[in-house]
Amino acid sequence: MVERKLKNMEEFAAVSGISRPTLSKYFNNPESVRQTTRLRIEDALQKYDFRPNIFAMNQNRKLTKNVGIVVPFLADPFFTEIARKLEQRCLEAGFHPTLYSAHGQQQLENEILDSLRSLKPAGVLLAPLGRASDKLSVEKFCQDVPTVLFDSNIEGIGEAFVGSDNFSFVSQTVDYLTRTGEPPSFFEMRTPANPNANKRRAAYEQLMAERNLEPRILKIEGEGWAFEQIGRDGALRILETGGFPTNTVLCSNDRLAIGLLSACYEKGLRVGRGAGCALRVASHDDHPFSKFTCPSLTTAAHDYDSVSDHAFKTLNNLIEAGGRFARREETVFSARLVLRSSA
Amino acid sequence: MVERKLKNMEEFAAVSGISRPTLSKYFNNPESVRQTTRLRIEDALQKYDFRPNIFAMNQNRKLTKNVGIVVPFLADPFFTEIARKLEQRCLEAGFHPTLYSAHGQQQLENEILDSLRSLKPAGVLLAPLGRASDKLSVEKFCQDVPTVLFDSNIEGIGEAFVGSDNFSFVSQTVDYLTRTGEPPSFFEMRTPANPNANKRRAAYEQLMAERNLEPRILKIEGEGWAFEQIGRDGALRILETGGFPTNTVLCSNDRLAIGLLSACYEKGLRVGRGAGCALRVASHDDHPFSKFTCPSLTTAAHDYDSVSDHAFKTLNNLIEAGGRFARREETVFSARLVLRSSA
DNA sequence: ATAAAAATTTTACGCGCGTAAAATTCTTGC
DNA sequence: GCAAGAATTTTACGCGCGTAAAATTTTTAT
Repeated sequence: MVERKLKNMEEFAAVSGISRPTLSKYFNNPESVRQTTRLRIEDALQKYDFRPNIFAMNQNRKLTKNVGIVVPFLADPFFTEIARKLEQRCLEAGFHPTLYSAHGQQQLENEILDSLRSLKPAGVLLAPLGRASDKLSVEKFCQDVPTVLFDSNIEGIGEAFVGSDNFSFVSQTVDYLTRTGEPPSFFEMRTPANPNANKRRAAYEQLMAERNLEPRILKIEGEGWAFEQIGRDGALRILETGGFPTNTVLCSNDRLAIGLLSACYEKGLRVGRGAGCALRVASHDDHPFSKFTCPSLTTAAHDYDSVSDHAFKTLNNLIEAGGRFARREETVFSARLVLRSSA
Repeated sequence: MVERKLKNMEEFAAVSGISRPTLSKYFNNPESVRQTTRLRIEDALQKYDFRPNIFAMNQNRKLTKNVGIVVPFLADPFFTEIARKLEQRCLEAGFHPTLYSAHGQQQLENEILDSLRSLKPAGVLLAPLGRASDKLSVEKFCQDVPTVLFDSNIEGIGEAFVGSDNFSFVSQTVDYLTRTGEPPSFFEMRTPANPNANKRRAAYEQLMAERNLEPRILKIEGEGWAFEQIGRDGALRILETGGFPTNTVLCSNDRLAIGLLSACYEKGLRVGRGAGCALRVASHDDHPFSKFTCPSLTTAAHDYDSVSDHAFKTLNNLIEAGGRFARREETVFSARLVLRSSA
């Protein structure tokens, strides 16, 4: 790395003694050139400071190495965590991931998809907003760009969906809770942001019915993605107007549960499964912070690794298949029950 | 929007009746063309579906509209939150922000800066890893790309720094705690990831000295960015070996405090300022979750809005000044004490 | 050793847009 | 209505690289 910064591939061709078209091939795919020339090129790259101009590269390539990762709400550590894993897989595979968050806003989601389109990405991993998504825009996008949906499914849109099996989440928590104590009531938002919430409620209803138990659904008010605040406010209202109908509460997701726990703490209601506890609380997701709540949260955990692995692999297959699958793939992974102190 | 998708600016020039160079000027800066032609262009944009090729645009422009936002650890909601605000400011000003996280790894930080360089960004907002940063790489980067550091300062590197006044954080918490009870001991990591932590410890020592009080610093073990876990483990060890030396603990940051609170809860140690409480706990940052801890956390809050506003404005000024300031600017904002239940 | 196959080099053009310079048209103030 | 000034159009070239086709070299297999 003694020489000056080289201006373009032409100059690098001159000093390295390799023709420009071969260099072009190499930068497009290092394995597409003969091993000996590859080594010559990589030797030269050590000696000379050259990186191809990324804009010129992408200008006429039909397929870039860009991959978009879009999540609905990055301030939710669940998405930060899964985005991190996806990003890592992309990097390992030689793609250029770019992370976007819709921050809960439909307009932003549309704008992200719009600008992603002009980046000519090889593929996109999209966790849509869900209820707030502009379905037509998303659908149109997926027709233009090879897209794998994750976390939140929209029927028929995208070439594949990878997520979690909501029924297995609720089945494991309901099973555990009913086996070890009073059957739970179900704590959720009246108008959830996300279709997973609806599936979880449906699962709860079905599972209670199978057990000949009366389902009790506590629908709390609130809009948006500030789930902790909504859960807290909802729980405070319940506690101030007679309390919970059961001594066991199952929350639709961990972030609501975090809010609920904070309300219980404030009201002096002791949560846990031990003696002296007034309430058992369980939940779903295994949010990165649920280990540190007071008490620590019993929850059904996403298989983060499997979801992110499989989502990326699916996208990779999709790209190699030319952007289309013969038929839409749907893969969901089961939850794993994590017993902690709250129930 | 009835017509077909136009292939390039040439075609759009043909159908709109505007010359291509004028269109080029318009897309570069809509205000640089006459009002009447601007309206004609925007009318045509309604009728025809055309967006300039972003790669071709950036290829020869010395200055793109790209802005990089780099944070050290996106899974920390503090950074997610401030990144969101920065992103929003950039979008409002017509820039194209891209968010990157080093995920706590030096190598990743270097790779991010490397690939950012080839995106020819107009400017970069960089919150460096801190101790783990490869200072030489960061410095070299800042020489090539107009960069404003935020959150974590590296002396002399970048054209400006915008952050929080660590002394004001500690001064307010120490002042409050000593005024209302026993002086605090200081709970921190032995080898903090971030220079802010060192400044906070120094402030604590100075403030205690000014009051003729004995500083008590509890240094806990642990590497990396899993602060909650580190705080929890450290607190558990302390609780299992004699307990805290004072009935008041000031944590270096909220994430450590979250871990500490979870340890206290588990050990049955009641935290708060009321009667029957064994420990008061306060902290710094006003982490987005500190409102929902049990008990809710008394903390010194970052002025998120001012920091993000001013960081963006500084970058904007820097860009308009051609990428260099006559002298490096440093701006820090004071904390605001947020009294909650933990102290 | 030799022919066939594979990889590389040479040559040449195109991508979509930035941008400079000169010619033309439009706006503005008087 | 007119001249000066401003904006636009015309013309033309360049950016850095992708890529196609033909010529050449290298490798592989017989």
